[in-house]
Amino acid sequence: MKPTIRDVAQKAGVSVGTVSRYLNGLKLREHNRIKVEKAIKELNFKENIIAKGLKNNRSMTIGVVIVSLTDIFGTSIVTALERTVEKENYSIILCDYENDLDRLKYKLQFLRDRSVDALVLFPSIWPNEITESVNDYLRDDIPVVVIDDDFPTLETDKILVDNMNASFQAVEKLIKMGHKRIGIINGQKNSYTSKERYAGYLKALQKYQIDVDEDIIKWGNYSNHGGYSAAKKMLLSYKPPTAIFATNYYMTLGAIAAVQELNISIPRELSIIGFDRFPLSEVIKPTLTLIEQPASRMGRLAGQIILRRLKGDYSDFPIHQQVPTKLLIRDSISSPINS
Amino acid sequence: MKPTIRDVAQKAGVSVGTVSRYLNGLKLREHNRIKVEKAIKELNFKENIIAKGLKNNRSMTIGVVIVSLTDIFGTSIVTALERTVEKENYSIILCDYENDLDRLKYKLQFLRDRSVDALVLFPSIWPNEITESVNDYLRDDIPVVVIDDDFPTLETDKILVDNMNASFQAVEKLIKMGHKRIGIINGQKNSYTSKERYAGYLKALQKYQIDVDEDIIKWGNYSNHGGYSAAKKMLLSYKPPTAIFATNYYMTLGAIAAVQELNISIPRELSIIGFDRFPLSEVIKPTLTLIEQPASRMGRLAGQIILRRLKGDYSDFPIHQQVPTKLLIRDSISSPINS
DNA sequence: CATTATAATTGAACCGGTTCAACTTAATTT
DNA sequence: AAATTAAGTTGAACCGGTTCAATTATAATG
Repeated sequence: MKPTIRDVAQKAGVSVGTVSRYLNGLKLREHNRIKVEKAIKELNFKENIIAKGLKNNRSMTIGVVIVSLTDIFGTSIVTALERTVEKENYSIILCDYENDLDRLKYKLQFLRDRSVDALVLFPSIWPNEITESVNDYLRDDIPVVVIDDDFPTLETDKILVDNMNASFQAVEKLIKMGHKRIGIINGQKNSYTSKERYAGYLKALQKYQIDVDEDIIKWGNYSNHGGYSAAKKMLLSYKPPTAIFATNYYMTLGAIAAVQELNISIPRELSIIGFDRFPLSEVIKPTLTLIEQPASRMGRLAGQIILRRLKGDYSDFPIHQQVPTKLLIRDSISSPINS
Repeated sequence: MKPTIRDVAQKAGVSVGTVSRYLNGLKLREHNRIKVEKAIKELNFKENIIAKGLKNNRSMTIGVVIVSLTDIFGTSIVTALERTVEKENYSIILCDYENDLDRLKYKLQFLRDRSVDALVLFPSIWPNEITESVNDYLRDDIPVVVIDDDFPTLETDKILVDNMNASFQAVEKLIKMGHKRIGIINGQKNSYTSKERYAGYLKALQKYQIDVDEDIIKWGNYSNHGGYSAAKKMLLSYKPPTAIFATNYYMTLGAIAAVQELNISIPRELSIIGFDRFPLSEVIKPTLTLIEQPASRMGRLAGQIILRRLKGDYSDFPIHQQVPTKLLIRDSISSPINS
């Protein structure tokens, strides 16, 4: 049905090899080039990516494993990533695993079975077993880029957010506004980003010689509900914080829900700083102060690294690129009442 | 490097044909089956989906064309769709086009070049030229499922939301609460969903014999900014509405932004009903009354239809399945002051 | 102009599966 | 037990590209 390279060759009166050369951008003799181009146009020939992939063992797809499609940080990165790799004709197979490790394992296998040419991972806390699956990719020389996680046992390219500084800046800002009792809602205790963000918090307190109080340090599991209950516990304690710093998107939403429910006024009674810029953050009142991660830039970087690796360029391997964040100061913070 | 079907055949002492039969679930003689299974396990053989696809002209991928990855309605559908088709080993290539028609056209071509086995579309207003591209798929017997749009010129399966009723219910609810001056923020004037939602609005007004006032009927282009400026115009007019109905996610956000900015109190001074359930809708205060579209169900349905078509079952073609919406009544509506 | 160097072309073999006509083996009938 | 029927097996050819050793055309050199 569809014309093949052989049809083109016949129509143009050249060999399949010549047509193949043309398609791959190699030089043809002028008169052959013209004939081939004419034949391609006349037959409306389109090359078959699958057939192509069979021989040179390329699927022209990149597997992306993301936690959830509803996480704005992740999807923003994926959008930019896609824009970058589509230029070289790669497409993205997007998988979310919703923190279900069985599903994650299944998906890693699934992508491998489909011979993706590269892998981009948004990890959370992954057990050894999973790390081992990822290692299988590396053993087959399939480039892997890890987004914002450490994975010391895997030698991959990484794009890291400067979490420590991000956190430090947010907390320092609150301190400079006069807050002395600043609560933090962290993710899982053993996740890389969580530890970094927590470290930044501690660093800021230390610098300004503020005591650390375990009562206002909560671990919210990076989930909506975790943020909600952490905030609620803090705010209902006998000595509530005057400011809260929530360290990801979901927990920020959860914390706001708790605050709303308790009818606490922001920023008069409580200052709040969140994580990740999301559309509504500018719409709700008061507008939220938050840390913006450079998602588009990260996606673009990831794409560029992958394209380079896929061309065989490992000259700068492994890249551990750190990107800065930005503290967007808006209306949800102010000096505490008693200061 | 990787073992092929030939390696398995050799190790098992049977022909490639026999191994192929095994892999495709056909019957083998007991002793052969055992030998083949053993060889597969010992060699850790995995079949090559690409090679398979070359012969039977299948890529095992489904192209999904969505407006934006940040639209919660779309991504929820895609999530459910993916869960459904992954069971039969299909994966999804997700493309967003951000209302850029050139990009959309490019993406439709891109997916075709990759020989996707099926196509799922989230249309908006598409010119003929694009419809023509979609028609190319149909001509090649590639199943196409259209989500929530009409496309009368294309004979495809469709999953439609009962937009008219959704809208009718929302407006009726407001009327029953005593509102007589209800503004609506519609999408593009010529989009299918927009027209349906508008029709539901008119129907409700008509039923309760409320005059239609063009001043509080706005066309907000389904965009954040459109919703914002539409709301602002209405609310600043000399005779503002007592209730506003925004007919999609983005415009709902925009409208809220406008309301917040004008310091109008919800629901005391203004009742508001939005579209699409999103995480923050329960968090912001007051909680938003809105119309929830059954995204997961729609995704599942789309997946099921596609799987059926891919198996060659066209017995119920074309399906035009209509799904109901749900009006989630929460705190953003109340009776108007003057009633 | 013959010779050499260079560039482009050719086409069979290959990538890893599927398919199917021809064949072998097992099961059933007579 | 032979004949018939049914079930499984075989392996070459094929899917639509790429590759490369051999070949031919062109350009450069003496």
